[in-house]
Amino acid sequence: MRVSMSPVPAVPTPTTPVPAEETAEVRQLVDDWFASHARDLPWRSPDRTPYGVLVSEVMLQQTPVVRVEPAWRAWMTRWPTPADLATAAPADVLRAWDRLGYPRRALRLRECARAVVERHDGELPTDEAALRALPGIGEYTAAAIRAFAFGLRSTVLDTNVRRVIARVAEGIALPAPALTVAERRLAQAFVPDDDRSAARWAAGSMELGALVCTARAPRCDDCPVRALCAWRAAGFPADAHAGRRRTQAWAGTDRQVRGRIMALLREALEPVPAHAVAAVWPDAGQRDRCLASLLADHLVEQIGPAEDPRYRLPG
DNA sequence: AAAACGGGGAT
DNA sequence: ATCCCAGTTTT
Repeated sequence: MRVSMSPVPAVPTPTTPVPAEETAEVRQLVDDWFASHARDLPWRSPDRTPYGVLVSEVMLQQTPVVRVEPAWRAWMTRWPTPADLATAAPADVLRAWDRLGYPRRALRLRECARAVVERHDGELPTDEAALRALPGIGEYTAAAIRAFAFGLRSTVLDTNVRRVIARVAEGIALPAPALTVAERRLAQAFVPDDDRSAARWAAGSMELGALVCTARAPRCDDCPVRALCAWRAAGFPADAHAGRRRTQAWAGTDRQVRGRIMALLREALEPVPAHAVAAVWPDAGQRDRCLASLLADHLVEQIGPAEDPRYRLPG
C-alpha cells in the first residue's frame, strides 16, 4: 500500500494523512474476507452481552483464544452478570480463573464488576473515559468494548491490528516494541467515520492479524490485501528490532514461583501451612519474597498465629 | 520508558 | 530453547 510513510523513517514522520481511497480499499477487502472467515466465537454470538465481551477481553489480555473459550463459557454460566460477579468470593474467582495466567486480572475483573454495579447501576458504560476508569480496562480494552459490545466507533489497536498496519501500510515486519504517537495516528487513519463500519474494521483487522497476518509464519497466499501490502512489495524485509526484542525469561523467575504457590492454593481444600508452601520452591529467600508479593496483591491471605501461619486464597 | 506480571502450545 | 499470545498497572 502506498502511504505517506517510508519503511523506516529516519526522522519523525510528518503529519501527512493517508489517502482516504487507499484505506477504504483495504477496509473493503478486509470486510469481505471477514464476512466469510470470521471464527464463530461465543463472545461474538448475537445473544452476547456487553459484560460477556468484557469478560472475554480481560481473559484475552495475553491468553490465547483456544485457552480462553472454555474458561469463558464456565465463567458466564456461573456469573452471568456484573452483579453476580460483584458478590463472588475472590477465592472462587481465582479458582475459576484457573491457569489463564496473570491472576491479578481475575481480581481486577471482579473489582471492575463491583465498580460497574456501584457507578453504572450494573450496566457497562459506552463512554471511553468511563470505561477506562474501571479496574483492568486500559486503552485497548476500552476501545474493544466500544466496538465489539456496542458497535461504536473506536480505534482498536492490539498486537494483531498493529502488525497488520505495520505490514500493509508501513512495510515493516513488525511494529516497534512500544506504541508510538505516529503509529496511533496511522491506525486512526484506517478507522472510518461511522460506528458500524468502524466496528467492522476493528473486528476484521484483528481477525486478519490473528488468522493470516500472523507474527511467525504469515499466510500471505490467503491474504485479501496481499496486492496492496507494502511489506510484501518491499520484499519482506526483516524486523529491524529483531536483536532488541528480549524474550521474557520464565524458568526460575518470580513469576514461575508465584504461579506455583497459586496453583498449590487453588487446589488446596484447607488453609496450607508454611512447610507446604516451602515444598513448591527450594530457594527460601525467593519463595518468601514471592509469597509476600502475593499477599500484597491480595491474591493470597494469611491466617492463624504468626508462629504457625496458614495460607489460602482470599475469602 | 521500562519492568512486572503466568502459562501453555507452536516452531 | 525460543517465541508468541484480543494488555494493564506500577515504578
